[in-house]
Amino acid sequence: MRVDETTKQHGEGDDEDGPWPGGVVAPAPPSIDGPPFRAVGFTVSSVGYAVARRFRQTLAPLQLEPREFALLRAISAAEGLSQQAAAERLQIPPSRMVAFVDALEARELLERRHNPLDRRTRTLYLTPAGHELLAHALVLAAELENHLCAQLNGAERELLLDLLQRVGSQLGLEVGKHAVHAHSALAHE
Amino acid sequence: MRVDETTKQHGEGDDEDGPWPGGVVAPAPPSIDGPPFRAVGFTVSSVGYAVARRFRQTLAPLQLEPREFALLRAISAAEGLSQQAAAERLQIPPSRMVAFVDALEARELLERRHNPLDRRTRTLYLTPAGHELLAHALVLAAELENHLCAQLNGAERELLLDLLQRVGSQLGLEVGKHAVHAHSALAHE
DNA sequence: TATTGTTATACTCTATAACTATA
DNA sequence: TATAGTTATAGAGTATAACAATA
Repeated sequence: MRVDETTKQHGEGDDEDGPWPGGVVAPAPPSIDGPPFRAVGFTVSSVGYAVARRFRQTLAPLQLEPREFALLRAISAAEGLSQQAAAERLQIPPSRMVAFVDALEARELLERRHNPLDRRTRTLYLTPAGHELLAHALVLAAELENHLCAQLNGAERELLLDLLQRVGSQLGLEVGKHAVHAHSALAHE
Repeated sequence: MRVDETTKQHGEGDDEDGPWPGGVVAPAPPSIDGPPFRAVGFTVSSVGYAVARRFRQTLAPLQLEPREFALLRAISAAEGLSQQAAAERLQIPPSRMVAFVDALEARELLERRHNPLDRRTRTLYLTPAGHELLAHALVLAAELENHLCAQLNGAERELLLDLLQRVGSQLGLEVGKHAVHAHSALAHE
């Protein structure tokens, strides 16, 4: 073995609430109890991580992972898109996408169809059950959003979004615009 | 004996900026281009993830990972604490902590000492090089913080922290207070 | 020859639990 | 017997690259 360090992790999975969310790895924070504590970077990162974790828990009853949710949503928004097109949108390697689609297809939430124009590609469509589950997941997501904003009034909510976007723009993010990346969102994990 | 280190490559390369930070997996986002887009949960999660990723890149030149940074910082704040005490603070399993300490000790950034009062425990101390590297890392972290807040004035910065803490409190977080968790912070990943 | 989807292989990280040396 | 640290084993997840079918 090597030792090395360890590095990354990510994880996922598991979670529920374990300290180290499944694989969600988590690198490390800038401080333990010193100055960086009231830092914007540290705070945004911490809260964002907690939100992602909670979102995963929220979806757990549906047996759905955040990335699966993102995939169903992407297909719903553009039915008939190819597997690799979806992979590109969600920033998931094509080889990984196979397993994701396999799992959801086995549960009959979506189906692969052959594209008559190009028999190499497989187009993706949600099944009725898939639409239903997605709708349910969207309700849960909306409820979570309400819960998160319980201590904010409308103006404060908009202000928070504005401030966050300014921070995000410093990193090249264009949140609130579109473009999503399966892992950037409530992903973390 | 413990590991050989010899491997050190991982560090580098990994992430830098690859879509999937090292191993940072990333679950998934709540939406692809629909409603959840201007959602607080989605935005906080996305920005937090980006910040964590950037923090990792910021530390890369020092060959330091976020969690290693957190460990050095924890030791600095409480020199002489035991390995397992540090593990508990950072929410890292004791068995994993071994590799972390091994790596940093091999680089002579910290050292293990025996506790004369209880020879089972190993107390941790930073070496001069460790203090130096940590100081350097703190400078980089401060620079990142400034960069992130470049579009905010003092009042806006405080306001953002306040709003984020309100969201965090909905999840049981007590950011800005203390208590850190190696992975929650600029960790994510 | 290039591309889509798939499979195969190797590697990393993690957790669990055994093991040692102390107490 | 219990605890701090260590090591060993096994498993989950990913990336890389090789592969088949189609273009």
